[in-house]
Amino acid sequence: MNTETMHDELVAPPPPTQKGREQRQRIVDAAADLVFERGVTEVSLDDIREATGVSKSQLYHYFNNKSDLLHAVIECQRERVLGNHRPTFQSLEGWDDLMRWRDMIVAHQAARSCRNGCPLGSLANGLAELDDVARNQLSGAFSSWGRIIAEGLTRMVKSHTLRADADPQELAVSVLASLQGGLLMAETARDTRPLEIALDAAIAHLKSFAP
Amino acid sequence: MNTETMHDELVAPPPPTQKGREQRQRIVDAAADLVFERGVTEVSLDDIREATGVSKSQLYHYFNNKSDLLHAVIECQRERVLGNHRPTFQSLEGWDDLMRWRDMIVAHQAARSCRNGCPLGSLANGLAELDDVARNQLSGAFSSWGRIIAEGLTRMVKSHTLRADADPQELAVSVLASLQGGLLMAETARDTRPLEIALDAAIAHLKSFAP
DNA sequence: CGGAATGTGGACTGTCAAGTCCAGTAACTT
DNA sequence: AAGTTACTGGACTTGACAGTCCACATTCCG
Repeated sequence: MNTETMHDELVAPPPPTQKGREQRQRIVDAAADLVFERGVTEVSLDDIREATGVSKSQLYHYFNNKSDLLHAVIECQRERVLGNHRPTFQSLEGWDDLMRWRDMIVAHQAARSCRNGCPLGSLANGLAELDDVARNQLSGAFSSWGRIIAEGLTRMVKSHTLRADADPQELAVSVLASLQGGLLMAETARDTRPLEIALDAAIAHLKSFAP
Repeated sequence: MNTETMHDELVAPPPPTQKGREQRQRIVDAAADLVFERGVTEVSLDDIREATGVSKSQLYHYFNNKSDLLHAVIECQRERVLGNHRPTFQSLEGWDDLMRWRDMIVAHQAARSCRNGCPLGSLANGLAELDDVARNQLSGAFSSWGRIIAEGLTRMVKSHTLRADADPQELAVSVLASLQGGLLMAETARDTRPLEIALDAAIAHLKSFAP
């Protein structure tokens, strides 16, 4: 806890040079996988080292410390998750698209036997009270996610699939909350049923704004 | 990991005698508080020892090991949470009661500056992939919680505040999912707004089953 | 081609946590 | 009151993990 530690706040050393960036990315990717599978608190730097075949000092070469790396992991998961959902909502036309989205999520969880919930959700739960930088990152990630959903809903308003008095932003938040809650309950019960019910209810609520 | 460890599965030694039970309860209560405030993974036995003014061997006298104690903590939180929500749903008559319930939850989170989400939710997130006994306990706790809500909704069906085609069990799950998701997002954003939106949406969905 | 900057390996340290041990004290029983 | 059982204190062991250090390699550039 000397003054050196202050450097933690400098989010990361500027990107190194060339292939160093690839190495760094490989570390972040592997770390993201491990963290997702085992939970934030259950992954040690040695685990990451082992999974990437990289040595301890490399980790400290690319990252100031563990939370610095974790912040990179959050960014990584943010990109992954938003990347998964963006296509649906960028071309969202009608209810069929939403149902396909629902089915995709349910099938995805079923394929994992409901192991692990939402990558961002569990990070949020594990870090919100522990690391304020992480909390803000995750808060931002949820906002972006909500914005993506809201954009899709706005398109539905414009095409008169939703009434004009529907508030896309609020509806997006309610959908996201149902998804998060449904994922948590499905994970806990090891059963997709709660997730299905939650998503169906969220979509039914959207439908109540149909003209 | 010798054969001795097998005894972990025997949920706990039978209740000791008399005031030992009080001591045990005091430990569980303090542990539940700590775990709630800091998160499961951030509480050591020494922390609990210090908070209760009890010595190491006492902990191991009352509990086989840490997860054994954690299981007791889960039971404790289950009782606390269900105890908080049962009154509302046991005497649930109409929409006003539900709005009061919503306001109560929001006010409660606001009073804590949205620090910490649902005690059961964060336990679930932290332990689901780590401890199968805990996961089953928490799954049971969510089921009970859902049943309590469903009982209230059943009363609303009987009094024709809800239509007969409303499925109280499913609706209860959707309400619970919205609550969990809303709490998580509120905790992450340090803002009650997402929680309010999620609960309002859940109640609006219930209202769509009004006659 | 030579030397600075950048990147890499792995041994080492300090801390902290779970779980053990055993010696001691209170309480209960007849 | 004696002896058995129930409970208590805290020192100790073991292992894991974050973070440091320094010697070695590679690349880059005059």
